Amino acid sequence: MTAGSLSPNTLMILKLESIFAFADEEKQALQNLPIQVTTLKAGRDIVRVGDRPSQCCLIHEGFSCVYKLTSEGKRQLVALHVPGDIPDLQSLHLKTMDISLASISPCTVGFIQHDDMRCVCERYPRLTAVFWRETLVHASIHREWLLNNGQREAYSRMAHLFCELLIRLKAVGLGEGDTFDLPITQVELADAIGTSSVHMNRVLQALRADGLIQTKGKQVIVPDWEKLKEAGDFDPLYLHLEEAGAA
Amino acid sequence: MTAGSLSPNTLMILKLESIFAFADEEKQALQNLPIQVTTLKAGRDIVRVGDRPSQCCLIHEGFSCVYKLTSEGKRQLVALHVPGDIPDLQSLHLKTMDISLASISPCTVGFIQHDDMRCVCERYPRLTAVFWRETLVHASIHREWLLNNGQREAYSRMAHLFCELLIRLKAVGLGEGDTFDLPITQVELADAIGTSSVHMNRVLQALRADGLIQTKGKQVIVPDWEKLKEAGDFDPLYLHLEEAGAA
DNA sequence: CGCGAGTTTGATCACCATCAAAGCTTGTGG
DNA sequence: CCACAAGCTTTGATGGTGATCAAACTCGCG
Repeated sequence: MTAGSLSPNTLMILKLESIFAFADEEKQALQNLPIQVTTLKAGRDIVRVGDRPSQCCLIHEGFSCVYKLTSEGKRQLVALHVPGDIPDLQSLHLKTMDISLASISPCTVGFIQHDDMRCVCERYPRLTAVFWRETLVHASIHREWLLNNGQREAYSRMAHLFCELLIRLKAVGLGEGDTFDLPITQVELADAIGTSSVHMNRVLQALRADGLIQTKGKQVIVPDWEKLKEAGDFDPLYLHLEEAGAA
Repeated sequence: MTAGSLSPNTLMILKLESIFAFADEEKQALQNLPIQVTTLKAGRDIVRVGDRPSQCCLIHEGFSCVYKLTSEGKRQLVALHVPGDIPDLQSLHLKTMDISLASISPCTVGFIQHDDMRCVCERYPRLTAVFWRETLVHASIHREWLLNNGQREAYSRMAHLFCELLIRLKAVGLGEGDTFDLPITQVELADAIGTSSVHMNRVLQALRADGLIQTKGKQVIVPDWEKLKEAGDFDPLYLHLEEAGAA
């Protein structure tokens, strides 16, 4: 199931559709949004702290992350994105970026001009609600990460993150059964979880030893979903995937 | 400067005005929003995980927090609110609450029906943008907390939080010069920062010993703003307080 | 085949959690 | 107005999770 052949906003629409019943013309309007497509190597900044972009970014293929740095140079990933996400939709209303956005794996991304977004929202107010909701779900994920990184130990945190990624990937049709691709280094996982990369390595070994995950190259296999869920103290409520559509 | 005599949405409007130039009728519409006012003792839940509220909450006086629990009962505060904040504006589009909202100090709060919010937003689309922006700023604060709690040590984290609170309170006209009221226990600060309360106590002693803060009962005094800022590695950009209004 | 990025391992140490108990404050009722 | 109780703050001691440093190993890739 590669996304190569699809239009760059297909997955976004797919995802939004699962929680919202579009009218035909609303869907048309989304599909007709002018999008400038680009491919990126891994590890490239897309937007940086302090920038004032005039467009926002749509992940079509690959993984990206949002990160922040302390003045000492320590890095925290504050979000991970899967295809279908719009990582910097916030830039529509917050002029100057408080975060940096970067590709984690090779990516194909689409850029949508803010002006075009505003036009669509103006003409179809229900789309405003859908996009607003998208940013609210990201905020909800931030909150869960705060709980995760603040109150669970590294082993559990990592289990939790695997759960989240599996669910989010399956929600956009990526990941087969109990398997998904995760083209991300241990250093990046460590930065997301808030541990050192050395410790992250040991945590991953422990998770493998306990049979919670298996890895084959960039692939992650979850042999026992219930066990992983329990280890990660995972409840998918915060992803808001199964709610009735917003009015 | 007590807020007792003011209408319950005054501070909210004040805050929004500082980043957005309302038209007269827009401001009128906000001022005419029906609000049901209530007073609360400290430590009361306002909304709980799993609820499906039909209204949202506006803090008029006092402090509130958003928290989440692990299944082991560990608590993480994921947000603190000052007067003028709308802590659960998200409930307008995310039906079931992924968080609990509680008063930290005695509070007076106002409740606005979702339906009324939707009416106002429908009639004045620019207000939609303002409210949307409000939720985006809260998300930005979440991200900074992720960085703070994940990459700084407790001493620095706490300094950072003091900086944030001073700025946010001054933005709504609370706090005189270098002083502000902070009716919150060390246990709650610990839950926000992600440390034990014992360690929080020692951190506060260290901050006092180093002259970064003084405390008199519930009052916090910041004798040397620059030093506190440096200790907390604080940059107010993420609060988005000084931007040109959203179009 | 060799380079560089990423992973793995070992050893030491610091920050902070945890447990336990004693002082302190604040509000409430007698 | 005082006394008591409950919640909050403070202190001490011990131990664990995870940071840090250093170096070897693996693997994909040009």
